[in-house]
Amino acid sequence: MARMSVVTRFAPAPTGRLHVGNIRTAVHNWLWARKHGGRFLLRLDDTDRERSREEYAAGISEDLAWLGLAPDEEHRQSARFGRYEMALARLREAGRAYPAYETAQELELKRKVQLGRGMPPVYDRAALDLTDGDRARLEAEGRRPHWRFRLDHDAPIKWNDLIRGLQHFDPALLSDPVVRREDGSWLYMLPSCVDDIELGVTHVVRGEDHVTNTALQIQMFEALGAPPPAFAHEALLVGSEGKLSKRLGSLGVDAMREAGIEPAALVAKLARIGTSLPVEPVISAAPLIESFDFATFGRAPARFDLDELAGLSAKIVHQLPFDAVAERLPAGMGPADWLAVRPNLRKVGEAGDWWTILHGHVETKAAEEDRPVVAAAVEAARGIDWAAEPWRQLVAAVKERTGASGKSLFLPLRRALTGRDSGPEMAALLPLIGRDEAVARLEAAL
RNA sequence: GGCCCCAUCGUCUAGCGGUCUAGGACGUCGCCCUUUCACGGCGAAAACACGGGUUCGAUUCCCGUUGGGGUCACCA
Repeated sequence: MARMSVVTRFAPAPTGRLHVGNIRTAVHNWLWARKHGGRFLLRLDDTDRERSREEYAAGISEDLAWLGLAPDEEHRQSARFGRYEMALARLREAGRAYPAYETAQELELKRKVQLGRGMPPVYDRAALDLTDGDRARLEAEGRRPHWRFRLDHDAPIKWNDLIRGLQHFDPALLSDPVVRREDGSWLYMLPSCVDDIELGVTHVVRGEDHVTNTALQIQMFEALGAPPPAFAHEALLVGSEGKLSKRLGSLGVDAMREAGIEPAALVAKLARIGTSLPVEPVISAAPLIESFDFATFGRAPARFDLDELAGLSAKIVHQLPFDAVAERLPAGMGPADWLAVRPNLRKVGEAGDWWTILHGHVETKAAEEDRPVVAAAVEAARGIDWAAEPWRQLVAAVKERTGASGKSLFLPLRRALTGRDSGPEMAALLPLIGRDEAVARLEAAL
């Protein structure tokens, strides 16, 4: 029998743009599916009509595409309400769902009292004691019920988490989750289970903020007559200051894209951060897919540092071939220009500056003390064979005429020729600037 | 407060009783290359939270303390 193929899913709520935490689980789900030749699903958890917005749904797809994490299928919970309705009906028949009439305020008060007494704020199941008469009376008063899933307090919950190992939960310490609001809208818990079952999800990879949800959902899967999928809960990311930062939460992909971060850098970083594998500046996802392994995941929160990401991104830029960046370069910039300039870039966008330095017009004024060197360069430039390592010849000639060397030799020439104090190797730049323009720039600097 | 995780260089981590004078990666520093800067190459410095046990022997096992993270919603 063929091995059951892997199906993973990324299930964001379209209530905002993707951010680092989100993307990390998306990357891991994607890597796991790719590694096993399975499918990676995008499921929009848009049961919350108030907050879900179409523009965010579009933004999420856009962000995933930019990162190269194309989903194999897309689903929306808003299109599946009928399925949830059926599942709830089955749960009711099985005695695993019951109506409750407390208001949000009443529940809030109960929790406060419990907390005040040092008790865990678990729902007291008062609604379970309601008689038919009670319910009829409440309904007559105009109250509508919300629905809770009834946990089986006698069935200890356990699963073998791919990252956290054996997990045990006592259902008596958990509240029966509300699955449907009194207005008929759905909460996350049940739809997620139904979808995972019906879409054939085999591995649920998500943050550890979901561990107790998993405990609840495992009973839900069983109540629905389906074997639960495998679970992997990864430790969350924290900001570089150590605390879980709000800033991290708002670090959106769109912002990073605008900041010039390479998508490959983000994927490489997020694939490996918090694992025992080194974060490497890889251009292709292939090595990330091949090495992906839940066993390498640490269980402590890892720090995400934007500066580190920027450094990784720079290293990736240094490796990017011309074809990979051509459409982001100024029109007319060719492979030779890119290769000459690439090692000095932190972002692809900076190539534009060098493009104008290479082929535009540069005019500088040499400092008084630099003039002899520049003057010597003007003379020397005329006698140079520009077809053969002109920079080496130029430097040698100027050195011979002026006696200058090292920095006092190089800096004046770099300034006169490029208008900058630093940049790519002059030996690579000079041939691209060309003889006539180089001479013009040197003369202009005098 | 209850429950669940976690605690090794600045950061991410390896380590699953002696092999640890604790390994790797990022960063940092130094050197080399380039007759400048950057890029690249090489090398160095840098850590077992604390207190009790268990043991012939603890980074490794147990307990506690401290610290960090998560969760306990009619959010997802």
